[in-house]
Amino acid sequence: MERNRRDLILKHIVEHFIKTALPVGSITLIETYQLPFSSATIRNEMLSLEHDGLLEKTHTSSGRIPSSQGYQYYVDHLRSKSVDERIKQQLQVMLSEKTQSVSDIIQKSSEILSNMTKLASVVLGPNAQQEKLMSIQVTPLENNSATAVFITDSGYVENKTFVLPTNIDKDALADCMNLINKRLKGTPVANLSEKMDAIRPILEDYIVEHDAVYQAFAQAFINFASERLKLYGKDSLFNQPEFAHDGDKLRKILTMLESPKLLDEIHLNTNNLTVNIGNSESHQDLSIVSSKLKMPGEKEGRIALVGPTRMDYDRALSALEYVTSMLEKYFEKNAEKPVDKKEGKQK
Amino acid sequence: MERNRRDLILKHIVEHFIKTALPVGSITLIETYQLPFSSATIRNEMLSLEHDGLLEKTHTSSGRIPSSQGYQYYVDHLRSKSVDERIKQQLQVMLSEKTQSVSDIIQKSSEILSNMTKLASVVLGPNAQQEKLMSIQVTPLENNSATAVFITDSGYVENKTFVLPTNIDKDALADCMNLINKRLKGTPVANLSEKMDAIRPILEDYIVEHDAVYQAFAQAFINFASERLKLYGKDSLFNQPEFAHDGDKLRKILTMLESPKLLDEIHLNTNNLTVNIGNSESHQDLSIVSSKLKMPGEKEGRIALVGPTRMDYDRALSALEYVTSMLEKYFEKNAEKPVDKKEGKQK
DNA sequence: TTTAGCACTCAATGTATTTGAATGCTAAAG
DNA sequence: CTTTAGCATTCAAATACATTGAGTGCTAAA
Repeated sequence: MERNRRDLILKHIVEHFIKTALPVGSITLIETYQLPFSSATIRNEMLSLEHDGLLEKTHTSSGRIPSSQGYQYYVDHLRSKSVDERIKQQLQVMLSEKTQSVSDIIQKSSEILSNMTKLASVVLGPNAQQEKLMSIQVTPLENNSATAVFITDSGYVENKTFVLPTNIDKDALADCMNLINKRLKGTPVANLSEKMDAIRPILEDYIVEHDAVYQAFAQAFINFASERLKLYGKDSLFNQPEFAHDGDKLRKILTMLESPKLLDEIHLNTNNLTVNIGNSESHQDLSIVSSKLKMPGEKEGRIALVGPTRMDYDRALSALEYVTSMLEKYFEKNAEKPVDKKEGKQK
Repeated sequence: MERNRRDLILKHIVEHFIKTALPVGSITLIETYQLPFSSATIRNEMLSLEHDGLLEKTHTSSGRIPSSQGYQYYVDHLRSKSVDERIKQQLQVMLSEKTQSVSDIIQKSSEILSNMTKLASVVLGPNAQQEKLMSIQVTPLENNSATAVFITDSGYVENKTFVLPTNIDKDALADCMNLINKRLKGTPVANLSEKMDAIRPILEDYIVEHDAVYQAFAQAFINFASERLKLYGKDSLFNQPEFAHDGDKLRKILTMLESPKLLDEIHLNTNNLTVNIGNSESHQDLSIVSSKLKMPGEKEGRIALVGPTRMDYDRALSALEYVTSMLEKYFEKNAEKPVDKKEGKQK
């Protein structure tokens, strides 16, 4: 019973603070939650919780607010794990649509998450490095330029438009591309840069001023290597009350969201489900909740929800957990069907 | 002399207010600009300027701030039209790089503009409707899906990944695509949707479950029709002092920037250079400075700078004017070279 | 026409004062 | 030994009030 009361009080404090953003006092607590203890008892417990580093005070005679550790304890032991029915519904409706690509589905899931939690949602696609190049196509345009399109095995498309040497022979270009395609098809993106040297002689044979083409390819390969990150629902954060009158803080957070540090932070997590409560130097006042997502073809990505330290962890975690598990189930189910894995043409 | 003094005072007021964001008073004015008039004279002029609707007061005994009309008059008659040397330099360096595509150049120009003016920069590409489809390519991927890539004559790439019917014949798909390519090549994007009906029979002939492919194409064509808009340097706005302590306003502006109303606003302008000072209902406290940009191939786009009503119009306009005129010169110069316009292959 | 002078206005700033939700501690009750 | 009532105490936030100072408009003289 003892331990129970302690936990109960902590739980109420965390949840009340999450709702109101105001320090919680002993009397408020017993009144709003009809607790069968006196304010003095609550105060005693609070004192003890503070000693253990789970609660904090903003000033000597203020109510208590949860510390990072307090949130962590809440997340680990106290939260209710209830999933909002609306999320279940929305996800189900979305998944019932046919012929959606994997990236369509993930994007829409992320938008649902962001909408329902009022947090920013970050999708970290599988590292492009692991993917294999499926095809390179060069299409000549007007104005002596051309567009090169690169596609990986999971349907990621990178393109680069460049200026063609004026004296180029379009047939030669096509032949050349066929050759290069054969040479590069199946190469992991990570190794593309190395293989550039092998391409050069081919280009030289077919195209006099081959440098422009070479440069364009090199540039495209660099783009490939960069992270594949998508950010949704950044605007949701605007509605968080903490930022209403503090433009400075909002500004910091928004720039944070664009910064690569955030990426690193999410990257570091390899666990299934992690909670990163605003204590790291890179993100003061910012918490990151992220979950691993197994995608078709042995690929792995992460979906993360980012918001103020005072976020509704129960809601966010439950939603995230539910969505990723449903997606994985969906991917598995749809992976049973495929007939040809690598057999190629089937006539 | 009379008119001159009036203008001089207005110019100083506008420029001083742009710098300080504080209402400007008569004494401040003579002191900081060493004007050879007494404060009373200034006050008389101010009164007259206020009567004419060029100045405003925040309260009965406050200094003056420019009204929308005041800004407009300043922009039309008073600004110095001086171009920051750093912009000239940066643009020159950027343009001296070789083998850049048109969109690369415009993107980099826009970033330079945003950096130098500390305003958000919006690029409105030429309306996709005018462009012609150059090529459709479908690349089968693993996991029985495929990616369709669509390229227009100016190198704009749209792609859509979709789930393939499991029983599809890849050779048939390739043949089918060849046919469709021949049929659609050169079609203006605006007419693609109509032509979908003509495609359907072809698909039916080659692919049993053709609906998935049909849907994917339809979706891609819809995407084509949507605006081609790019936003750069949104973060620059954070550094504007007006928003430092007013999160609410910043929030409004950021959402505004994502909203389609802004687009319409820019769209409406067909003039070479237009200034839209925060008076329209759609953007209170927001000004838009935009310029037409002639691009290669008879295409037309617009570049706009968006910021608070109290922005440095001289700086913004001068920079924008300079950049667009330099870009047009650059495009013209590089358009002389091309040998083949429509002759096709040259062996 | 311009300017000096003056009474007046009002946001912004500073200074007490009050209020009230909280605390910790002590001593009595369970 | 745990819980609670009671009480002095703390401190942010609210309220009220006075002061300041940059500004104005107006009038009358230069």
